[in-house]
Amino acid sequence: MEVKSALIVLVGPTASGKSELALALAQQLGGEIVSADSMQVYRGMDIGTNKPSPEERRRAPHHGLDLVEPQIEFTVAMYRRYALGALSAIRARGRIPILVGGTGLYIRAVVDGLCPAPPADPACRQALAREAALIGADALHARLRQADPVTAARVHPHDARRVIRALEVYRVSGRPLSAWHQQTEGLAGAWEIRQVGLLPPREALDARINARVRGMVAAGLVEEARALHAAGVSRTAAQALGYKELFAAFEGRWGMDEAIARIQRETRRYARRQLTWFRRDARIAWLTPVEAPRDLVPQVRSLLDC
RNA sequence: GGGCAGGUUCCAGAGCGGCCAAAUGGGGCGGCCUGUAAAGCCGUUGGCUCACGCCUACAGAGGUUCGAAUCCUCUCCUGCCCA
Repeated sequence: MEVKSALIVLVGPTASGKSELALALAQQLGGEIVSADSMQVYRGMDIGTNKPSPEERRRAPHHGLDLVEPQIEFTVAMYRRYALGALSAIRARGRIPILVGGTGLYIRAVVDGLCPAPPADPACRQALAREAALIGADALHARLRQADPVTAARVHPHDARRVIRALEVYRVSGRPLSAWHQQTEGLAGAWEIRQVGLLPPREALDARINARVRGMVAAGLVEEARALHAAGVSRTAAQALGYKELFAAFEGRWGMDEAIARIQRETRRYARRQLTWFRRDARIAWLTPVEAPRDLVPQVRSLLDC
């Protein structure tokens, strides 16, 4: 029986201190960090995504950052392909990969896999959107019930995005999405996966988020956003918290103070969604963050037995 | 000092005699999530029982009425206009 290589996974909501903890861990274990963050993949989006600084990146190798220009529509599948490559390269070097991030779907795509269903088909999607507008969301969902009852049962009729994707997969491939799902393969067979999560109390987390946003503004977030706004970014990149609200301010939808208040609020909400995503995963061992995340390293090591 | 428009549940804002614990939106809280995921979607949001029901609520105090957030009177606030 061969010995599997270890993969450390570190998750948690924004501002929980996971990047800092990951860095300390990487330094002590001789690890390399693989970021699982849907927005840090974009070049030039640095302040608003709280990307590790050049100095921090020198302290340990980082992967998954600055993968594409902000004009690109990045997707989970692109991320997964990249991350799997990075993981094997790190293993080949004899080092320990530490997968760190707050994008639950990205983590899942790596750890538990992503089904091999066909990618998005813009034309098909557009056609489906038109149909939805014509016959209504409930009728579209009824069609999904015909094509793929399993998926229809778990997707709410109003969740247009998922109803359309499921129908899209069926039309393009002739197979229901739920059938594709069965071909999903995770990493558990090849890696010894150890997951740790940072679970801060809400009140403390909210306070940290508010302070962090103020810090970003002080660090030049508005200027960074203005440049991106002028250059134009993809729809996906334009969804990034911080940028989204500032873009609207540049377009006159509201003032700067309002934009900043919204960034704080939306980030708090985002953190809440992250918590509900990760919290139910029984494989994650939870830790309560402390002021200096590196102080948690011994705890993590004993928890992970490494 | 006079005139007009207003004061509604956390906020904004409908309601203008019973169908109102009160539309709708926002916010809060909870949840979902496989190719847009920092996105999208769902539920819930006075209290007690959490089943029927009961209690407390629509600035305050009176009044009209079988019945008032809704009508009348006075008081207190807010905005605008005229002095």
